[in-house]
Amino acid sequence: MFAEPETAAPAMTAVLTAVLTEGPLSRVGLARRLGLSQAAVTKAARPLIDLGYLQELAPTERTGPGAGRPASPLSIRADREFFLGVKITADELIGVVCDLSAQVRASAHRPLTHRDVEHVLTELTHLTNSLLDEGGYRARTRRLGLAISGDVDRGTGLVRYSPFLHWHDVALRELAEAATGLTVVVENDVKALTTAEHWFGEGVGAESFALVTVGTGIGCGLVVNGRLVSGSHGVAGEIGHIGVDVNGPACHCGGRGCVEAIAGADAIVERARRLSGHSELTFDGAVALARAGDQRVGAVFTQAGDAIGCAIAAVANLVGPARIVVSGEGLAAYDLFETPIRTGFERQAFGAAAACPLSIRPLPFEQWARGAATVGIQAFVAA
Amino acid sequence: MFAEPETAAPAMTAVLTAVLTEGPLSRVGLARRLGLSQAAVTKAARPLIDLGYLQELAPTERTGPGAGRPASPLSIRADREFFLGVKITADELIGVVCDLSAQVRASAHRPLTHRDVEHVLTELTHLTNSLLDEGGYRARTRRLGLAISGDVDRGTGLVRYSPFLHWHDVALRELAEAATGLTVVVENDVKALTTAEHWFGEGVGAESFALVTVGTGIGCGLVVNGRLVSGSHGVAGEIGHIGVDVNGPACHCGGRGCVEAIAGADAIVERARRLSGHSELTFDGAVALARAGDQRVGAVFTQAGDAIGCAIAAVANLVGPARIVVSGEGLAAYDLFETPIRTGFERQAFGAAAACPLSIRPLPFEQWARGAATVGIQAFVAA
DNA sequence: ATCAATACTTGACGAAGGAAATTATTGAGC
DNA sequence: GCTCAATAATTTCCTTCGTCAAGTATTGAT
Repeated sequence: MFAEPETAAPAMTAVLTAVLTEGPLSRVGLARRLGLSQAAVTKAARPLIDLGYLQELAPTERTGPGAGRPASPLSIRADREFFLGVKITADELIGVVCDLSAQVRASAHRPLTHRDVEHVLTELTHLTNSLLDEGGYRARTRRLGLAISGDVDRGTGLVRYSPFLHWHDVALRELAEAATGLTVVVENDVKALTTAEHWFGEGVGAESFALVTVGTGIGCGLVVNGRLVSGSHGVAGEIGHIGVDVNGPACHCGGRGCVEAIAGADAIVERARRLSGHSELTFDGAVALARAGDQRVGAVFTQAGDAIGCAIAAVANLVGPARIVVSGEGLAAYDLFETPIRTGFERQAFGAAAACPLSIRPLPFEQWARGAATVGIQAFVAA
Repeated sequence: MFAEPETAAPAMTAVLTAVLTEGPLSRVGLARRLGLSQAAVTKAARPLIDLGYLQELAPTERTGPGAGRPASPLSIRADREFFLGVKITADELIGVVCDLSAQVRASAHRPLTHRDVEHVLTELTHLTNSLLDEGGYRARTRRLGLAISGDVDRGTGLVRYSPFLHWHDVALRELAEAATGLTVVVENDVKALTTAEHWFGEGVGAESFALVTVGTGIGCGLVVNGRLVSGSHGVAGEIGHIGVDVNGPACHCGGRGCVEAIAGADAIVERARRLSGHSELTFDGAVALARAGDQRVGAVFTQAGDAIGCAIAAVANLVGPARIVVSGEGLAAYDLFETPIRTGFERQAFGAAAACPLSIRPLPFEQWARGAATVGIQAFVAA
């Protein structure tokens, strides 16, 4: 975790993680939360303070009978280290600088003209250099997190397959480390975003948590028993190919009535074109028509939202997450989606699962890059 | 864990669990598998041998260049302790005696004439007494596991709600301990069966694993990252209410096209009656008709199996288990189900998830009781 | 017999965290 | 201001647990 190449005591990692994700906490509060003795927390906290990761806040005021010594909450020193996060899409790199508490300090992006690995690495290096130099972050930057869609092995930093970039078995971590000189972590983009929400967003404190992204495709990240779900065959969170209509349209995956074949951006555009008669219609055009009150195109969005809600209910029924966040670039039109998503969810969520809170909100694209940085923070803290 | 009320060293639990579930292993093999030093295994194994839980097998023969000292594999002494397991259904108690390695040593059952708690406890006491006394197991029996369908809090032994028995908030553990004099563990029946398959069946060694039961209802137990999934709201594994057909039949849960509304025993009987014209048809009668070649009734089973396969694919897509076992009393007719389940699964399983091995086989009813005993074994070993 | 290879054991050591006493700091009551 | 109860943080001592490194055990090959 720390400057010196020592192994951090488990309690130190636990204390740092708890303060990082759950905000300022007194030593006694930490002890309760972590199931440790007060002594253990005191011992773990001192080196963290000495190293500049934690600081003591002003003692809190107490009330009640007898009062007692006020607590000195420990809080993170967010500017102790910085982390870069870059989301790699098919046509753009989006990069951010985050502090230890995952606050975005700077951001930038660069268009991609090709999809070959060399070009991406060149642009990546330009992006990271400009981010590091402009804010003077270079000396205190500890990790570069890369988020990319597709099948990624976080442990080895290997991109097994990335459909949008047409990459197969690219050793992205090694290549990016050589190109940028930074220590790199690579993760699937949805998992990275899920991690960010779990540590710093709405999933904080939840033992289990799900994030659903709606966009070109439909994805899902899962945290169960406090741990990210990865899947034995490298497959997990493929909510987009859950079948919600046995008589529905065929999907490119070979399935029938997949959520993505009903609610994916391409599927929506195609159906909107067919129903409206505008053969040139774009996604945004379909949104505009629906907002303008076009019944047939509106129904396309309603059905799409319902299908998504159904699939989210399947997640809730199966793993029972404490809460679910629905987001993604597709939610730019979330005014059209929100109600049908909730309708579909509430219809298919069984029993207590229907009580699972659903947050439906678009996340700015920058958040994906922040997710990448968060993976770097995790890797650093857990190291 | 052991006779004396001491806390067992973590390594002792790990070693005992590994030998229990993965069969005879040498100390060196255990050290590799558990990530411990050889010394730690030696130290953990000795008291386990002294206490009679483990025994050394005859040294294995070695081959290859240089040979070396032969390993002395450690194996479980299965008859060191015994465990009772009882599955509680609406009209019957099924009980078994298992040894430490979950082999069934004896079994018995008793019909239930009422569903009230007192009657069940009386019959349970008779059942456990006869099982314990007939085989002379009483002195060496450590736990009684109870498996019951519905919402159960394993930690407190509270049955929050059991639909078949119409129980609400029954403190079953306390009551059963008072009635039988045994230490009791209570678990949901599907979770108990899942646990049994995870420790002693096809799920051994799998980091993630799913079990699907087909019967009156359709249930699912999940193991992810080596741990049973419980769900934040007490809901998990409710595969039966995943919607696979937005235009399908209404389900009693309020959903539409739920798996259970298509493939539950009641739904199948009802549709078979309607399509065949036999208004008195039973489930077994429908099976007979389908086997005899009745196209319409056969189609009911085909559609039911397809829906189940679809839902299983949803599980595979979402959590990516290493393998899936499909079982349950409904699979008495598994010759009618197997092919459509596989068809539905293969169509909707995405990418590598389609490679997830599916074991479709009926499990004898006794296995549910064995599952209950397995929960007792786990509780004992982990204590 | 000697050697390399592998399995297992032993004893010294150190890391990590707990228990309980101690110190620190507050408000309330006098 | 002083004392007391209450709560927070620290300190000291101790136990537990597992590693390290060295040594013992047992085999086949030469």
